[in-house]
Amino acid sequence: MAPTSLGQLKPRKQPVQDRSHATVDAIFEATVQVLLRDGARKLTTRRIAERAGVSIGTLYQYFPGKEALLYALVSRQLDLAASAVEEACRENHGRPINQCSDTFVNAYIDAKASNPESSRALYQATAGLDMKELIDTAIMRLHRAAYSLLASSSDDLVDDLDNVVFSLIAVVTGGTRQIFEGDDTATRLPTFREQLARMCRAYLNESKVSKRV
Amino acid sequence: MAPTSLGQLKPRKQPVQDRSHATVDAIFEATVQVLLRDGARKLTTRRIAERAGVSIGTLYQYFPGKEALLYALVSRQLDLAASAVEEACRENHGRPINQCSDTFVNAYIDAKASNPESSRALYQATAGLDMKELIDTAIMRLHRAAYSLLASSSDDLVDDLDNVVFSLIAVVTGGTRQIFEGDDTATRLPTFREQLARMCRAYLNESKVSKRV
DNA sequence: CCCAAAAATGAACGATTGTTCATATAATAG
DNA sequence: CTATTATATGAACAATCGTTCATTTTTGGG
Repeated sequence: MAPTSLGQLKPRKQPVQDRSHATVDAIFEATVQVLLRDGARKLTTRRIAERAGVSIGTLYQYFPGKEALLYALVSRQLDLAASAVEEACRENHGRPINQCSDTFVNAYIDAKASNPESSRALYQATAGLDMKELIDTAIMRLHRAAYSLLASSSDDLVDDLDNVVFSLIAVVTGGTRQIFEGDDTATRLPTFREQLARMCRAYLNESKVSKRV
Repeated sequence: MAPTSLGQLKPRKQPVQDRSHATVDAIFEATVQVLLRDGARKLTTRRIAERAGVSIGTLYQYFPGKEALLYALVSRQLDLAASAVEEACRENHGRPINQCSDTFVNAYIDAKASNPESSRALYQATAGLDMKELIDTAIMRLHRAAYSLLASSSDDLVDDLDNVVFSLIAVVTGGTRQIFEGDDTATRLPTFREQLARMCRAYLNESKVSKRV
């Protein structure tokens, strides 16, 4: 969990009054909006503060810098998505392989689709910054959750399950990203979800012990 | 600034001497290196010129601005990859579905893997800039190539082939991106390629007319 | 060798960046 | 109420940004 210098990246002040919570939320929300409207290149602390309706000084009372703000935003979102997937996987242990597959695919897409704007913004925010540790941590959580789910399945899977899960996650997260970064997300997401579910089921069924000589 | 005016984004001067070609190449190469080493946030025209071993003035004799430089770089790379995939698809018309699938997957990954550093840099470069048109064009080329390839297959496919191809491309491009943006690309790419190929084959075989009632 | 064209240079400019800090306002406890 | 802490403000700063352009150096044909 500990990045290089976590002390520099944590919030400067912890809120004790209600209004400061509201301020922090407004800053996060403004960051997402600026990211969506102006893009990562024009994402400045001034613009964020302006859209949030607070002064630039206020922003710097809660975050030691711009990087820390983005770091906190991304961290929050990734944790939310990972937790949702973990819970869904936990609740579906021991089911047939097809159901396990659908569980993972749908849980991940649901998590992203629950706030499409934030998801879009997130992809922009991670660019150009060193969010690798954060992303790696989230992916590891997905990996553990999916591995555990599939290993618990009532169907037997191949022994190189690690590679299967690794590829599955790359495809699900990467494919979903393409949809969210492309046009007509709302229109195309249902179709993609269905096709991705079919694809993952077919792949995992192909990976059963019984299918491999 | 007007991002959509294409005239502003084209090279300012066309090279007539050899050394100027070398200069342009050096600038492109330097852009990739800065992108990889310092990230998109620290990608400045000064830094690019410095690493290319030219003055800042020289950079602005070939490109009207930073955006135009990135636009040209991304455009070149996307065109290269799309052309490679198109050619491979053309050469494999009329084959069985499994071979068509492998053709597309391997052609795309080969194109990206032929210069992993450029591919990595490309993903960073597209962030925060308005490269949507460029990317859409490239994806449309991939779509046409894959559609034509699969439609020509000796096996019959479902009638909603457009949706199948759309999802296939999202998964292949998105999944590959995840591998290139992650750690240990060189180590993990062969495994991912193999698993992705299996996944796409399984998916397309599931999409045959004979399998759907 | 010479000289017009091509290519390269980097000091300089205004705009904008991230960040700080002395000050002002709002909330809360006694 | 008063005193104290929490929160909010925005002018100001140094650094750096993208870009321009008058000038110099290099090139290649005559």
